[in-house]
Amino acid sequence: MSSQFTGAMVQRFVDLCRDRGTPATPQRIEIYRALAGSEAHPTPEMLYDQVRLSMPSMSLATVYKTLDTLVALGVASEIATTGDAKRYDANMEQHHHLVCTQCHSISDFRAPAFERIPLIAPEDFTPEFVSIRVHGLCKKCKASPPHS
Amino acid sequence: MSSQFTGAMVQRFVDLCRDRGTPATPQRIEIYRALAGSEAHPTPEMLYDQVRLSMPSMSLATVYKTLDTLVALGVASEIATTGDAKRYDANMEQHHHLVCTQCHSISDFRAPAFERIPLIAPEDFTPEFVSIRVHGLCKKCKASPPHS
DNA sequence: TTTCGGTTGATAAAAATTATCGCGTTAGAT
DNA sequence: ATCTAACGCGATAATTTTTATCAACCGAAA
Ligand SMILES: [Mn+2]
Ligand SMILES: [Mn+2]
Ligand SMILES: [Zn+2]
Ligand SMILES: [Zn+2]
Repeated sequence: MSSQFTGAMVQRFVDLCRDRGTPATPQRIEIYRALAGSEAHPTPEMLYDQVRLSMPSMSLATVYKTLDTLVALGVASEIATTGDAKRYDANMEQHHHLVCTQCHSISDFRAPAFERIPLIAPEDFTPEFVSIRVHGLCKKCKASPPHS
Repeated sequence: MSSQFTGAMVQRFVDLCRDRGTPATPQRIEIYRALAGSEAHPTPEMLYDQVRLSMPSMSLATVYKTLDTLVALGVASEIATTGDAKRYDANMEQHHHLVCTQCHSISDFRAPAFERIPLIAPEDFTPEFVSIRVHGLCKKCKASPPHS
């Protein structure tokens, strides 16, 4: 999400809140702005640190509660990871992820070859959507291998 | 992993331990057997409960430590989830997963269409492997929708 | 048999997440 | 304008999950 779009995303978020009757509080707006403005698929703690810069009274519990709200509203999703903290994504477009096996960074990835993955499943499973993740070494970790 | 193969997997595990100089202790064998014999991609807690049936002295800490060992040996892997506990898999063959959006069950899935997914990535990312997960409703949850 | 390094089980500690609750704000009713 | 009820917020406690610590134990090797 390049920052030039973040403002528009926030505006759409505020509009959606009005439509749904969910109060668009300053806290919710700032948390959503931080999430929408990040490409790191941040953890609650990371969002907490970011939001406190402009809103020092922010509580970590509010970050957790708001992230639940954002997911329920359909403007964010939780990402499956093997890490020790939850990670969120405000990019609701169909896309996939690059996951670094070394530093566990996650970045968006879209490729035509992945656009038309068939939505298949066994008889007794009702598929809804597919997510693909490409595991490997990110640019940074390729450049600086683990200090032996 | 149908149970008839579990014995063979355990045997290969013991052999591998000998090759690597890693003691194949009774605890490790029982934990590996429980994991290899499960199709549920169990959590440490689930494995702990299972192993205690035959080895009541088992400690939960040993389960955690052993799972780390199994992953390091390359005979198990941790699965990325959005859940609140780690989940493990002893199936090291290339395969993918069906993830129930309702009960969060995970089951193995192989399909020819997924066998030849290209290992692609942007220029600056070195891809190693791809994992695909199909999200949807499992058989059980399809049959019994959430009690309204 | 003695030694020694690694493993186990018990437990404490840490980290992450969720629950609780009083307060403040606000929308709506009077 | 005032009152009231509902809801969100921040503080904090509690819970859950995972990791660290450490003494006792075990088995291989001397
Ligand atoms: Mn993303
Ligand atoms: Mn599997
Ligand atoms: Zn990396
Ligand atoms: Zn299900």
